[in-house]
Amino acid sequence: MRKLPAKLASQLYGAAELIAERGLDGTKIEDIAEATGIPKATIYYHLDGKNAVLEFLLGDLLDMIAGAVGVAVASEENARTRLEAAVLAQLGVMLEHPSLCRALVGDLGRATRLPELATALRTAFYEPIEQLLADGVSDGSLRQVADPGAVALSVFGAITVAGLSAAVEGPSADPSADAARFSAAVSELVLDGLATPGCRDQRRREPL
Amino acid sequence: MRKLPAKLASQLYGAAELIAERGLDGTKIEDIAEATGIPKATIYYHLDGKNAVLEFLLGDLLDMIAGAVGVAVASEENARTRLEAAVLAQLGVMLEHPSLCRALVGDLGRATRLPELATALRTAFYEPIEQLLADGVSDGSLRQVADPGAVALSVFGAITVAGLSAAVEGPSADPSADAARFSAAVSELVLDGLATPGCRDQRRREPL
DNA sequence: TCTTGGTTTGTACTGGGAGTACAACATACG
DNA sequence: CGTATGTTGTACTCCCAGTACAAACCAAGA
Repeated sequence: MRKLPAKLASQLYGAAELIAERGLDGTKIEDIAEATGIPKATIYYHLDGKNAVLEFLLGDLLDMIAGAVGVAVASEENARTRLEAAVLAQLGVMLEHPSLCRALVGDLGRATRLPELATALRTAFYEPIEQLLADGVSDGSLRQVADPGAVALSVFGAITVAGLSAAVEGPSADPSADAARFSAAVSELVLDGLATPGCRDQRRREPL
Repeated sequence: MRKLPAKLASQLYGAAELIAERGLDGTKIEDIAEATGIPKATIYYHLDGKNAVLEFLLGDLLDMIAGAVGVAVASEENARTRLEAAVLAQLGVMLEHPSLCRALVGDLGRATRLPELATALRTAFYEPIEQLLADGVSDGSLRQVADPGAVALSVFGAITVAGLSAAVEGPSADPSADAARFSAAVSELVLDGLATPGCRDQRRREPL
């Protein structure tokens, strides 16, 4: 059941939009069958039911994110720069696959209740951030904060919510441009904060 | 149907834990009936089904948050200070009602698909932040950023994810202490950012 | 070619649970 | 008392996930 022939896998993506739109509950297996062209009996031959469909789709999304973020994080730069790269990478993948993201928000509850997905979620989203913040303290490119765990969580939230809601707004004409835009905003927030500085001059201050 | 007698309303809260635990799908109406002591027929007499139960519970949570944040935001302080107060207020309510929060994450999809809740969600969580950021630019207590919408979204994400995941970790012995802790972390991030400063001395820097 | 073992698919069935119908009963208020 | 409004048990209906199964189908050997 874990092997799922490539052809079927690709067909299954046809169900993403549907699930994103109506949620998994609002989607009958028959609908999925029709949308993907895979007959119900075949679906059940390979998969353990509806949840498994979601699990497959989201598992893929999470792998892509974990992968992209992994590369971004692996460079030789200092942690601050790698953090910016990670933000961009995560948002890039998310905006590239808006309907998977919508499916994820829509069925977050189910997702977190599927053990395999829950850990995938954690490793894709949260852990790289946590690591990066720790690295930053070591290499001096990021501040030491009082409660690293809570801050990492917030950073994770800042990035992810931006991505999710961008995805929910419907697909854009130019995902990678959007990703760059959002990523700039998130990095600006996460790195510089919002308080008026007094000094703090090493970063841009657009005329408008 | 919108009136729902006070007694029943209070009994209904008995279902929150259940729904938080298993998700709305995993919870049969009969279970809710048993947990709350309200017989199924009575539930259906007042409410339009399962979704309405969730709608009622979450609507209440959202009202509480909107209320608390509303007071926090209404003070005479500058926007930066009010932002800190808003963060504390939101986290305070969330940690006070962990099972409602868990129900919210768990059935986020459904919640966003219930039109009434979707807007309540927006007004409770997002709009106050957005307003505050704008105020801060006017009164000079917060920086002007390149993309205020995207930044507001991220701030919203930073706060909310911190609160939700604190709630998911299970209820704490002292919610308001936790709220203070998380709120400090979130404010630190949102106001000061993580980049190492060079200057920026008007804020605490704990020895460790 | 025939055999064997995995896939693919249609069709029919089962079971569980949401929601409904309704009748009997309670309570209140005129 | 009588009418209206809530309360509750019981007995349905209906929808849909999941299962069973048998009939094709499609290799790949021998």
